This record gives sequence, C-alpha cells and structure tokens, in this order.
Amino acid sequence: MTKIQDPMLSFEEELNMYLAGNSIDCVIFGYEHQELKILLLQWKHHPVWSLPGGFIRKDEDMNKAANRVLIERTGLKSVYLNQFRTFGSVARSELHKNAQFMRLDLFKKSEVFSAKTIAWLTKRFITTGYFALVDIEKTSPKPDFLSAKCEWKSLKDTPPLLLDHNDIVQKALEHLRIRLNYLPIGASLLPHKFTMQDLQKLYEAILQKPLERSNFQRKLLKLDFLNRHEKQMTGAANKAPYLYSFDMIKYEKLIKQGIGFSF
Amino acid sequence: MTKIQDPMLSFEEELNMYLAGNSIDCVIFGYEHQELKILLLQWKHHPVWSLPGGFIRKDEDMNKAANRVLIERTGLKSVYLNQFRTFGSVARSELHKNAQFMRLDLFKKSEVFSAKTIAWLTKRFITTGYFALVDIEKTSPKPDFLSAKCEWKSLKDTPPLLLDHNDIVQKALEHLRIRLNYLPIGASLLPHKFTMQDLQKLYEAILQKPLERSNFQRKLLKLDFLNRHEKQMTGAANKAPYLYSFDMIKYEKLIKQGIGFSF
DNA sequence: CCAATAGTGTCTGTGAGACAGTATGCT
DNA sequence: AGCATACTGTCTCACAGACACTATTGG
Repeated sequence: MTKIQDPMLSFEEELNMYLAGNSIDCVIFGYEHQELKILLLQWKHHPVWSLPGGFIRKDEDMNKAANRVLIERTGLKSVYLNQFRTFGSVARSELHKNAQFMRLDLFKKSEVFSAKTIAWLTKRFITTGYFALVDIEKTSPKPDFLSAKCEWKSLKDTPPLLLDHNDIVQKALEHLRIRLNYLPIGASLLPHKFTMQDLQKLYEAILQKPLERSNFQRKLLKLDFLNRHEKQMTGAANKAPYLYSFDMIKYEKLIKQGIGFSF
Repeated sequence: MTKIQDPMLSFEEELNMYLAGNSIDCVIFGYEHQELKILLLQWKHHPVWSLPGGFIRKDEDMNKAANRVLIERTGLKSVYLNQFRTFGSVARSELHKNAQFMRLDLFKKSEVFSAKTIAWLTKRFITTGYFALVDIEKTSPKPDFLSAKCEWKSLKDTPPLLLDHNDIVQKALEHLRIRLNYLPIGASLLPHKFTMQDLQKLYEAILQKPLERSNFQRKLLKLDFLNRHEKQMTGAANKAPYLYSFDMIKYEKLIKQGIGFSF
C-alpha cells in the first residue's frame, strides 16, 4: 500500500530539497479571442492572484525548474520557454507592505505552516522570470498546491498581483516586443491552422497598434514561410478566408536571423 | 588608531554579509585600437583568468552589487550597466572538472582558507551576468582581493576562463549584437570626440562584417545626433577627417525607440 | 441586387547598397 | 604632381505605406 501523507506536511518536508533564496516565475502567454492572455493562479482562502512559479531543486538546473513549472501548470512540454530577466531587489521581499498581499499572514494565523516554514518562505528571494508562448487550446491549466484556481486572464484586465509580479509581467511584455522578430510568435501562440486575420490581430495585440491589412498580407506571404490551405467557410455573408499554417523549417530559419519585420 | 586586521581573515568574516548561493559576474566591454575588449582578472598564484564578479550583500539590491563591482574594478560610476542573463545550471558549480580551473584546490593546499570558507565558495552558485559599456581611457583597472592582475584583453584572444565564464562572455556578445539598436554603443565606448572611421570600425567590430564607408557616413549623419567639430590633422598624406561628438539628448531619444540601423 | 470581408494591384516616398566623382593634406 | 584618405553625389532596387480595385460569400 502506498503511504498516505499529510499533504501539508509533505510540502514542508519538501522545502529541504530546494535552494533557499532563489525562485522562478513564469509569464505564460497565450492568445484567444483576439486577445493576449497570461496564465495566473489564485491563492486558496484569499483573492490575491500570482504568477505560476516555483523553487529550484538542489540538483536541478534552473531552466529545468522553469520547465517543470510549465508542465505542471499547463500539461505542455516542448513549447517556447526562455528566461528574460532576474529580479533581485531587496524591496521585493517585503511581503507585508501591502495589506492585499498578506496571504502568508493568513497562513500564519491559520497555523497551517510551522514557524520554520514561514521563515523560509518569507526570507529574501531572488527570482528569475521566464516567459513561455503556448497555444491555449492545447493547455489544461491546473492549480498548484497553494492555489485554488489556475486561469487564463486577459492582459488588458490583469488583476493586482502578489509582490512585484505586475512588474514582472510588464518586463516580460517589453521583452516580447523588443525581441518580436526573434521569437516564434505565430507558430507558438496560434493553433496549427489559422487565417491571415488571426495572425494580424495577434501582431496588433502585441504591438498595440493597428496594421494595414493588405500590406501585412503581402509582406507575410513574401517571407515565404506560410502554407495556404482550403478556405474556411464561416457562414458569414462575405468572402471566405484561406487557412494558413507555418512551414516550420523555413520559419525557424528566419527566426534565428531575426525576421525583418519593421511595422 | 585604526585596527589592522589580517586581510585574509576579514575576507572570511565578510562572507557572512553575503547571500550564499548567488553571485554576479560582469562582462565589461571597452574599445581600443579598433578592437573590442573585455576586462579580466588573473588569480594570484595561478594563471587562470576570470570575469570580474562578486557576491550580493544581504541588504543590497542585486543591481547595486553589480554596480559596486564595476566601480571597484574600473573606478567608473554611471556608465551603461545592465543584466543580460542568469546562469543556473548545476554543471557550472563543478569547479574541478578541468584541471586548469583548480584555483580553489590551490587555496586549499596552501591552507589560506578555512574549511568552512572553502565549503561556502565551492557550493552551487547561481550567477547573474551583467554587461557594461565603458570608455577604456577613463578606467583605472584594479585587481580584487583574490587577483594579481586586472587587464583589458582583446575579445579575439580571450584566454580560457574560469568555470563557464567563456560561455557568459559569448552570451553577452549575442546580447550586444541583438540589442545593438537599443544600446548607447558609440557614446559609451568611444571617447568624447572621435572620427567617423572610429565609429564605423566599432560597429564593424561588433557586427563582425565590413560596412560600406560612404553609406555609413550618410546614414549616421542623417540620424542627426552627431555634432561636427574641427578637423583632426594626423600628419598623414591625406585629407584630415572631422571629429564628431554625440548630441546626447537627441541620441538617447533615438536609443529608446531603437535606432533604425539595419546594416 | 447589396453588404461585408478577402485578396490583389498600383503608386509614391524612403532608404540601403553600389559606386563614381570631388576635396584635402602631405610628400 | 601624385598619392592616400575623407567626403559628397547619383543611380538602382526593394520595400513600406496608402489606397483603389477585384473576388467571393451569403442575405
């Protein structure tokens, strides 16, 4: 028979396996209904939201830890995942500066955690931010041990987040925009087949500005990494759009040297 | 009277002030004699070279720690300094995989450090790489406590470095190239006044490819952030080049949105 | 027929790249 | 004068941006 453990106890025991003082946080980007979204967790017994994150095992590469978090929250392997910045200010560990973020006080009061665990969790942490690009349709979000919900939230109405997580999201977005031409945006965020409008709206969502339809189409087709498929009959009273998919070999070749977008 | 301490003892005592498990390493770029250079340290009693680095004080922002290292090694304040990547693989802490890198064994044998200090120094570290852009002429390199030399070395003949420091330099270079248009390359690496050829050679050194002289000049002048000054009489049998300097207000404005270079 | 969206064609301005031509400083 | 390097002008091609035109789907 398998030994049944108090899950809270095992969580506390597990902390010994992890490096103290370092964590990782993931900004997982998805795209749905013409909006950029990120995956967020909501704590148990408390309305505050946070980024999916975790700690680094003593024998585990930091990148591996980020990948583990991604797999655990989304069920997805082998998607685009990369670190973008490390957050190491002293201020970020001041957990109690905002009453909204007192989730650890909550745990403290409820005596769920031992004093030792609380001390471990509330000391100074340096966290490395990772960002991932995933196809929302393929994900099956799962909360972690400390959370009640794990949901996709539109970037436009991101709630106030734990600690400095709002800053982390901001920096991830900047990174996304600056490195746009070096990231497999389309192939990661869209389903296998998509319309030209889908692709354009995605770029518009990231760049936060409208793009000219006909020029966008001409440019993308000229880059020669899209395969055109059958038309998509929508039932609407207008011409049906073609479906496209990426020729991944050509696409990745271009991504490496930086696609020459200059919108 | 000031108390005179055994310097080695104070170094060991100081370690208590620092976060255990995190470090920072700086790739400090300079430009001299038409070559890109980086600042390196050579260990005492041992030929191995390494990047200037340091630890993070328990009450110190990580960025501050990087700035402290930069100031201590170069004497320079307020230069361009930014983190570019964090290195967190388990493998990087395997200090002894290469006989060339056994400087800690050396210290061990010479019994310079206590067993406790050696344990502290040889445990797993996650290091954050920073890169800086400085004007070599303004620097006065100083070795740190563990080093005998602190010198500018041409990137072309970088010696084998401690641990994964060669990888760190590589990643810093990639970062430099990809973010070229967002970094104050010229104004940071060149002296106040310079010729157009100096600037072109700098870009060529970074991009590793020749640029067309007349087009480079036309493009840079059109961007309208260079002030033209008197000619520089070199004594050579040819036309003397103008000296230029940056109009920092216009320059920084352009840098923020990404200079439209597309060489 | 009309309305709405998809897709293609055309014009203009800008700029990169190539290269020719002119200017200047020294022997 | 001659040489070497600095600087400027010109030509061509590609492409971004604006916008007009055609095609297709269903009411």
